[in-house]
Amino acid sequence: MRKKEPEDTGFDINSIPGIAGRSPKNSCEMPQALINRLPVYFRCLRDLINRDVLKVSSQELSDICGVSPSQLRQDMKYFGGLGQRGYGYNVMRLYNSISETLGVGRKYSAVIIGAGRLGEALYESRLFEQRGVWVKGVFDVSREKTGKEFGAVTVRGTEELCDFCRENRIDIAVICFPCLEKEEVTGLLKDCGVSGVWNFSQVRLDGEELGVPVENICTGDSLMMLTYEMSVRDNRKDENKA
Amino acid sequence: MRKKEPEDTGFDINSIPGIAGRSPKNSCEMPQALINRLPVYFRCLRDLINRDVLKVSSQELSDICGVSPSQLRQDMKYFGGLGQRGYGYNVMRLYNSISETLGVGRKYSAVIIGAGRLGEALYESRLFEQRGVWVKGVFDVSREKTGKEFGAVTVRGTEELCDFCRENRIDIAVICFPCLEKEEVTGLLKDCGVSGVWNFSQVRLDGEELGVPVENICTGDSLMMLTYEMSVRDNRKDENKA
DNA sequence: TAGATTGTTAATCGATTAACAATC
DNA sequence: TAGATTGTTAATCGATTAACAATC
Repeated sequence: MRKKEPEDTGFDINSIPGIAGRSPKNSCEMPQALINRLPVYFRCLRDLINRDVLKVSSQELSDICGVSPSQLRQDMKYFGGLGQRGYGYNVMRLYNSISETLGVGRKYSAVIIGAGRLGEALYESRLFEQRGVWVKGVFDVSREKTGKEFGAVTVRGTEELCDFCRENRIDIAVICFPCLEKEEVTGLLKDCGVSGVWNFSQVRLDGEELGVPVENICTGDSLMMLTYEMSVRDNRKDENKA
Repeated sequence: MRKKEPEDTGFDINSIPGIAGRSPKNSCEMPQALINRLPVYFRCLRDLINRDVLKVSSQELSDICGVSPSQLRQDMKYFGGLGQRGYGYNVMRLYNSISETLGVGRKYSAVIIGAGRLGEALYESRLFEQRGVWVKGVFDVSREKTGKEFGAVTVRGTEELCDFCRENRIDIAVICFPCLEKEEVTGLLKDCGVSGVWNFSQVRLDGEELGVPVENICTGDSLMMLTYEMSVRDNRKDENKA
């Protein structure tokens, strides 16, 4: 995990003039904390555009996004001087820059696997189109579900999944069936050639193991964070009574 | 935001013997980073219990949870000496301690508002019961949905929501309808007396504004993080080609 | 006892904040 | 020009890691 062993070389590269400071690491590498904030900036800037706002100051935008003005300006550095001193930021240019970083506009394609209530709710939501992702197919293991019409697509059996993904160059598999073992997913996706997995099942998937990026939607963890906060407040009340 | 203004008092409280170090802040106050890991520990320990594992070392548990052994031991301090040197941790005691902190066992009650596909999917999932939350009612604005049977409960109209919550001392409101303005939620929950909100709608809610803890499920943000990671890898590939 | 593993300290790393000079 | 607001530096804060003494 460590990047530098302070004792194992006799000199410090930063002490050499001309090398020091030129590229402290890779100047393009964004800190993880900023990456986690990108979707928030994306959402808030989109709202500003919908309200026809053309310019925004770090103070205003930071209020909307729930970060400090200082932090916002620190973050915006990575999008290359889109601000103007004395004026603020051009909303549209900032939005475009952040969208590009997030891969909106790359037109990724997806299939939903699992045609239950969750799969249907997702299919009908605006989630995908708003973010430049195109759902090209829906699949299910169950014979009862296959053939069913889902908006513009027909639910197919999972035995067709691999061929469909390869023929249509599908990028993302959305896991919407209640799976019990992660091997179920590994088996299903083997040979499909997708380059990303969006996982709504109860089993946490590991991107390292699958070899492609994975995002897990951990609703259970979220519910626990809620009961934690509620419990902290309840404990405080109990203490005040005693 | 700042906790301390270094220049505005003439002395440093930590320099006074007997006060310094006794309670650096509140010794019970857990760091935020640890709080965010609690649901992970909860889930992993539950899995160990289901597999009848009785003891676990910091090395083993940290592997399972995806943290470093050092970090895990640092975290476990807050649960008060549940480890034994040369042996490890008692799985059940650790699980109980973390569960209690998370508020499992407080038996919170909830209502689901919105009887669409998402609401139905949530109602039928094991999410709530596994975490000690009891769903006592389902509500919807639509006349078409009210009266429908949802497992053991009947869908009620939202006009009954407030009375129901008060009569049944409901703790949590689960927002499952596609709302466009946060005022819709504020209006609906006013006078319901719930002490927590679990929000699946597209509009982000703010706990400060509502006066109770809120957890937002931001599926859109998650999808953006996935396309970000995919895009980073695609960019790398493109560079290698060029 | 000897081996194993925790609890704890100090060092390091990364993220945030404050402040102000640069400049539109 | 004068006022406003960014870009950037240095200080601070909080989280993580390494290492080892304490002890089961």
